[in-house]
Parts: sequence; structure tokens; C-alpha cells
Amino acid sequence: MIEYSGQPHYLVAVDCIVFGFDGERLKLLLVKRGLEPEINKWSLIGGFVGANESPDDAANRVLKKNTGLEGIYLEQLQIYGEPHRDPIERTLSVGYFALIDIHKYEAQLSDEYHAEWFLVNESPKLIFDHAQMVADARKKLRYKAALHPILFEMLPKKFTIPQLQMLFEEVNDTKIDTRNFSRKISSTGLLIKLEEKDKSGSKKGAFYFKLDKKKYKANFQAFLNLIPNLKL
Amino acid sequence: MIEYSGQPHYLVAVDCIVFGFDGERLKLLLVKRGLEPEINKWSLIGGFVGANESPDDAANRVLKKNTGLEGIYLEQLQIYGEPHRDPIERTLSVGYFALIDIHKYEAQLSDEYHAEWFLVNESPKLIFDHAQMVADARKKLRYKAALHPILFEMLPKKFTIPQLQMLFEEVNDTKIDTRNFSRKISSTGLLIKLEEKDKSGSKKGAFYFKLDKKKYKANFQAFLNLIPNLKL
DNA sequence: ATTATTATTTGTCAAAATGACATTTAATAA
DNA sequence: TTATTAAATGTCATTTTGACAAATAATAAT
Repeated sequence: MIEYSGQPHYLVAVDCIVFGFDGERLKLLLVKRGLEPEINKWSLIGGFVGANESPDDAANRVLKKNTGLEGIYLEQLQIYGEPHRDPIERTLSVGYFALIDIHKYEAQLSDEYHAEWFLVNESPKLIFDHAQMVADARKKLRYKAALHPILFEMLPKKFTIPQLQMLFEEVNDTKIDTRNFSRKISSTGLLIKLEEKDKSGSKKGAFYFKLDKKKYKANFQAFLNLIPNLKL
Repeated sequence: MIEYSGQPHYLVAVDCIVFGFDGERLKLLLVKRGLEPEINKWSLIGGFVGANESPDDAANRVLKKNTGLEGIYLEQLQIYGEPHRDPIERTLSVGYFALIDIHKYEAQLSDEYHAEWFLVNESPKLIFDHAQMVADARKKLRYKAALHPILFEMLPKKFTIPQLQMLFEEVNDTKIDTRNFSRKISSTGLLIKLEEKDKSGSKKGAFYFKLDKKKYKANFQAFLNLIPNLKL
């Protein structure tokens, strides 16, 4: 087989910044690293890109292995390729951010996988440049969520408007006016009101809504300015 | 030296999608590939990531080598990593899109570098997955340019409003109303009007403007909706 | 000198979107 | 029956938007 002569070869990994929402707070899924160096330290979910898979494939595989979940929302963040970011040997890592409905994950046997959820603001120290990856991913999540309805990926099938608003407030670290928010949300036409109410949060109860998936897919590109005074 | 045992290693390259604007049309900078396979075919400007450089470093080095220019606006696009995208051996490529003031480049000795400008819509067939990279880069350029003032990176120090508008129209492949466009542009406060006029395009002449670089840097994040009926 | 030409520049107005603000409502608990 | 609590909804002034055409400045032609 011909090769490009004399060029160095590197390991290529993927690392996933996995966000979830428990109904109140934004969370981050971490695992204890299973190999040296830094074994047993907290780390993003990651792994090496195999010979017959693309980085996207690798990210999906690694996510399934660590959570049992398939079909997770995944988006390429960027590549991390500083020469010495991994002390053992040169490894470039493709960062992905993933959005999970946390309840789907909790439905899995949590012993089978040793990933753990942390509040994003109370995460432990992470290995290598993983803290930078998380910071970049939070920024990108804010950016995208301001323009596209990706946050629904973190909600269960049925959710309430107050829940949705809390999620937006968490992601953007801001308070949003209830009246303006619900006006904006309903103007998108993406939500379908259900009969049922969620009585857990109040005496009155909040109506459940579900996503209009047809419109969601059709309108994924146009969902501007859900955050007041948006400054990207 | 310790290594991660048994993991495959790959070549890692960078490829730059270089956009320029000649005052009327959007252009793409290509080179004839200098090595087998596909030698002498048209290709994006690219190269392998060296042992002591990051992909960002490599992109800057490769751009300087092929154009003589430094300090070019560069942004990571995404990674291209399908297992067989390069027929010789597995190579992952980090795509970058670059924005150049085409006049700076023309000031260089054009014989010294054999890169050539093509109209983006009349580019030759490209090697490997480079056509896909160009398509992705155009999409991302539209996206970013709708929200951030990056298109100024393609203009000379002095430029006119009609030129600026033509650039926006080229990038977005649309027509924009002159009155609304100049209202929007001036509301950003990013432009400083000069005394001088550009007489080349008309009898009346169009006033030159320059970028207020302080405001440009300060407001890089907030420059929304320059394209009417924006649908991202 | 006057007029014609041509791209540049600027103005209006109605409609829609935005942001700030407080009250009503529904269900349960007291 | 009343108190409590979160959910749901309405108003209004301001700003932004999009659609539309007339005026201007310089040169070329007569």
C-alpha cells in the first residue's frame, strides 16, 4: 500500500460534552476515566476513533457504550489539537456536544453504566483540556439555543411552559419575563397543548405540551430571538 | 515512552476554504495539488499537521506558504473524517474557512504562488471531498455573516456602501433593498465616512467608508439581521 | 450653457415585534 | 368560606421592520 511518506500519524479521539436537564437545573454527564494516565479522574465521555468509523460514528458508539442510549442529539463542537494536550502521546480530540432527555437515561439501569450527572456549575475538576471543552460547549449551546429550538432535545415528551422557561433561563443564566416568554413560544407554533396537567409543581397545575415534530423539523432553521436583548 | 496500546494512528491534515471579494463577485482560492494521488488536480489549500503545531497553526502556516499572507481571518469549520475520504491512507482533515481581502493577495507576486481565484459558482472539479467542504463553508459563511460583521474581512480598508451591499448580496445570493440596507448598516455605528469618493463606478461617485475598528472588536457579537427575512 | 444620464443617497409610513409592567385564574389547603 | 400559590394571560408605548420612490451629485452630451 502506498503511503504519504514521512508524515507523522496521531491518535484521534472524540469527547462528548453531554448536557441534560432534570426539570430544574442544567446538568453535565461525566465518567471516571478507565485508563492511565489520570485513571479514575473525572472525564468527559470519550474514546478513540476506530479504523472503520468516522468521528461521528465514534461519538455515537462511545455515547451508547456509556449511557445505553442511541439517537442522541450530537453536534460537532471543534477539534482540540494542541500538541501536548495529552501527556502520553499526541492525540487530537474532536469535541461533540450532546443533549439528552435526562429521564431516558435514568430509565436505564444506572449501575450498568458508571456515568454520573453533575450540576454544570458544580462539576469536579476534569482531566486534560476537558474543562475548556465544557466552557466552549456551554457557549455554543447558548448560541444555538438562542436561534434554534434545540433545547427541546433535553425535555421529555410532555413538558410544561414553566419547565421550558426554566431550561432557557438555566442555559442562558438569566431571568426571562413569563409573559413575553410564553408569547414568543406560542408564536412559534411548535407546541401542542395537551389536556393533562402537571400537578407536581403547584395547586393549579401547569398544562403539559408536546412538540409538533413536523413543524420542529420544518422550522428548525428559523426560531430567532427567544432570549430578550440577545447579544450573541 | 508510554503509548496507548493498540490504537490506530492517522494522518491529520488541514484544508482551507479561502473566500475573497473582488468588488463585484465572491471568489474562491484554489491550488493545483502537488502530490500523488490526483496530482495537478484543483484542490483546496491544505497540508498535514506537523508534529509540533496545532491544526490552527498548520492552517496559518499553509496559508502563508500558498499566499504569502499572514494574519488572515480563519475559523474552524468542521472535521472531515470518513474512513476512506483519502484513497491512499486514512487522513482526517480539519476544514477552515478563511476570508481574504483579495487586493492584498494581488499585491503579492502572483507568480510566486500558483494559487488561482475562481468565481465560487464556476469553480473546477475538486479532489476528494473538497466540493463538500466548499458547500459547507459557504453555508457557514452565510450563517455567520447574517449575525456578525465578518464580511468586512474581505473588504479593503476603504470601501463604499454599494460595494458592501454587493458583497452581502453575493454571499447570500439575494437582492437587498438599498434604503433598508444602508439604514441597517449605519445603525450599527461601525462605519466611518471618509471625505474621498470612489469615482470608478459612477459619475456621482460613492463615498468611501472605513471600519471603526474599536467598535468592530467591541461589537463583534451583536450585529443581527442584516439580511431581510433572515432564515438561518 | 443647458440638458440628459446614471449611480448614489436619502425619506415615509404602515405593520409587526419588542420590552416593560400587574392582574386574573385554577386548584388545593387551611 | 377563605387563604394560598403557582400558572396563565393582557395592555401599551417604543422600536424595528419591510415595502416603496424621489432627490441628488457629478459627468457626458447637446
